[in-house]
Amino acid sequence: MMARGMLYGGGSNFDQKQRDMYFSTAKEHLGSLFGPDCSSFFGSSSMVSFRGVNGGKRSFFDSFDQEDNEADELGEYFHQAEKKRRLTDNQVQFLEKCFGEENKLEPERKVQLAKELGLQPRQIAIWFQNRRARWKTKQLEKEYEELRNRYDDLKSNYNTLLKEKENLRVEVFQLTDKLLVKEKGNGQLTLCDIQKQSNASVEVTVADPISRVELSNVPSRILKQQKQEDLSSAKSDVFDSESPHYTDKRHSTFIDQGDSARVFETEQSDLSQDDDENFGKAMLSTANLLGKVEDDDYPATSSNMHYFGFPSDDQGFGFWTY
DNA sequence: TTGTGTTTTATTGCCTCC
DNA sequence: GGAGGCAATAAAACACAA
Repeated sequence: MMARGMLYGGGSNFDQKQRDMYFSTAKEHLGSLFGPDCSSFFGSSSMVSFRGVNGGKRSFFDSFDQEDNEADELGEYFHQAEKKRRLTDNQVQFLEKCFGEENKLEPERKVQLAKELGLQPRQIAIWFQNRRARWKTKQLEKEYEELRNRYDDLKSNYNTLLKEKENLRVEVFQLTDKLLVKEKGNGQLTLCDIQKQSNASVEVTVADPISRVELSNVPSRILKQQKQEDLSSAKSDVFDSESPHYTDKRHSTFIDQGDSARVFETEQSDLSQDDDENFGKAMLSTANLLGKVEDDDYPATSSNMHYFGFPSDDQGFGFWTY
C-alpha cells in the first residue's frame, strides 16, 4: 500500500505555497484564540523542538517570529520535515480541548483545526487517532481498577463469612460435645455405644460431613432411643448445607475396627485445602478442649482418630478427626 | 555523558463503510 | 475502490538516574 503517512514532511504533497498558507492562517487563528501576541502559542524554547545541525534545540515557531530569517527558518524546518517534531504545549492544549468536545473529527473540522494550528490535516488526524488510543487504554485501566476493587470487596466479604462459619462450626462442636458428655452422664447412649450394642458393622454415610450422618445399618430401636430431648437444637441445619464444599455427594464409610477405615472419603475435590485445614484445626481444638472424650468409647478406626457425634432426629450427627 | 525507560508522533496493514 | 478507523509497531523525543 502506498504510505498514507508520507503526505507531508518534505514530500511533494506539501509545497511551499501550502506551507505559507498554513502558517499564515495559523497565526491568524491562534492570534484570535490566544491574544495578539501568539508567540507564546507558537512556541518557546520548551515547545516544539528539534535538534539542529549544531545539536541545539530550537522552537519551530520561534523561528517564525524573526522575520529576517523567516524564509530560511521555514525552509530549514521543512527540510527537516522527515524528523519528528513534537507539538507545542499550546497546540496540545488546544487539541485536548477539541478532543474533549468531540473525540472524532469531521473532515471539515480537521482541516479547520489544521489551519488554526498550522499543522497538516494528517497530523491532526494522527493526533486524534493516538489520543483515542490513549483514552481507550485509560478507560481499560479504569475498568480494570474498578473490577479489581469489586473483586477485593467480594473476597473480603467471603473471608469474613468464612471466619464466621468456622466460628459457628467450632461453637457447634463444643456444644455438641457438651451434650454428648451430658448424655453419657445420664446413661444415654452415644453413637459409639450404639455400635457396640449392635455388634455389627455400622455403615455411616455422611451426606454432609457434619450435618447429615445417616446410620443406615443401625437398628431402628436404638435410633429411636437416641431421638430424644432437646438435641434438636444441635440439628444439622445449623450448618450451611448449601455450602459448595459439602454436598450430598460426599460420604464416608467406616467398617469395624481393624478394617481399613476411610473417613470422610470425599468424592469431590472441591474442598479447598484451607477449608480442610481449618476444619481439622477446629475439631482438634475441640478435642483438646474437651479432653474428657476417651478413645475407648469411640469406634475409632485407627489409633489416632476420634469420633465426635451423636444421632439426632432422623439424621445422625457426628464427625471424625485425627 | 550515557544508558535506559517512557511518551509522543508517525507508519503500516487490515478492516469497514459508503 | 477510496476514505477513514483501529491495532500494532517503529522511531524520535524526552526524562532521569548513575
